[in-house]
Amino acid sequence: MHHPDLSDQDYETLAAFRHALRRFAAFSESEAKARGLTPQQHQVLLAIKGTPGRPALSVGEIAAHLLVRHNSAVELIDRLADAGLVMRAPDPQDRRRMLVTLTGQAEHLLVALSAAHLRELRAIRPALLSLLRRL
Amino acid sequence: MHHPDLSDQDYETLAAFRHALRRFAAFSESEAKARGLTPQQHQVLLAIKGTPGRPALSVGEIAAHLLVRHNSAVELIDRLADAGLVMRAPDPQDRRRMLVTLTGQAEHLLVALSAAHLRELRAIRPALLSLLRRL
DNA sequence: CCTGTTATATCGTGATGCGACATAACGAGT
DNA sequence: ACTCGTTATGTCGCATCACGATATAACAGG
Repeated sequence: MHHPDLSDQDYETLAAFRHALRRFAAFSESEAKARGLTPQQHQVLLAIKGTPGRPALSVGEIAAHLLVRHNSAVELIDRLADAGLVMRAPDPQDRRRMLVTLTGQAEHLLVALSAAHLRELRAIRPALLSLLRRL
Repeated sequence: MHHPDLSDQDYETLAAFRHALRRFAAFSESEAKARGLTPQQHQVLLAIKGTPGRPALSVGEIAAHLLVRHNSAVELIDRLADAGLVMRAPDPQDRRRMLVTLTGQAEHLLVALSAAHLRELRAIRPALLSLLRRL
């Protein structure tokens, strides 16, 4: 299997792109932890809030959105429920499924978190666009 | 502390952006593991290769690039050295520092890995650009 | 030489996602 | 209505990985 030419520039761009992603992930983790959330717990809340026209997601849908196994999603949701950030209710249409909804407290957290993330993303957008252009 | 208005669109875009990043991370992890590397080991190799005009990086520089503590970098490098992918040599200018260089085997791995990553990034670039535009 | 600082290395620990397994509910076919 | 295969959620023990704490060695300035 032969691979096309890769210039030093290509490696440099790839490395810089990954570094930028890591910096964003570190920013996000710091913001989440400052509010008592693990990064993945934050992503659960965002996944629910960010699904348009749906007030709730099932455990499996959350797992699919986070790209984790369902049992990992269960544990995340357990801890969020303990913290009073989500509520579980059986889906009346399919009693196997548990629908997870945000509490008011979670909505509040998400306003602050999402505003901070939007600000950060707008700040780094030029750099990301420049890197993407270079690929 | 008051936060500016956030529309449902904002949350949707943020969630979609994070989902896209996770999908890329999953792709990258899959490619790395298929070649016997952990995702972080791949990032060590890429950091060295992607630093222009430098054939080697010190342990501390690698840690800074990966945003991990130096002791974590040491462990990553230990395993890469055991696998024959990097070599350590003390910096003659400063014998506290260990300079980490890639072996030919690592260079080979990186060609294939980086080509795959470039392909994937070019494939998802339109989606990423669209999401960034929406922020 | 001291002495404070920096760079790397070692070791034990805590968190997190996973595999394996279990239970319950659905639905198609008979 | 009953079986049977499938799907959804939940439980448990384990492996991995990054970290904090600590140790050692080498530098730099006085």
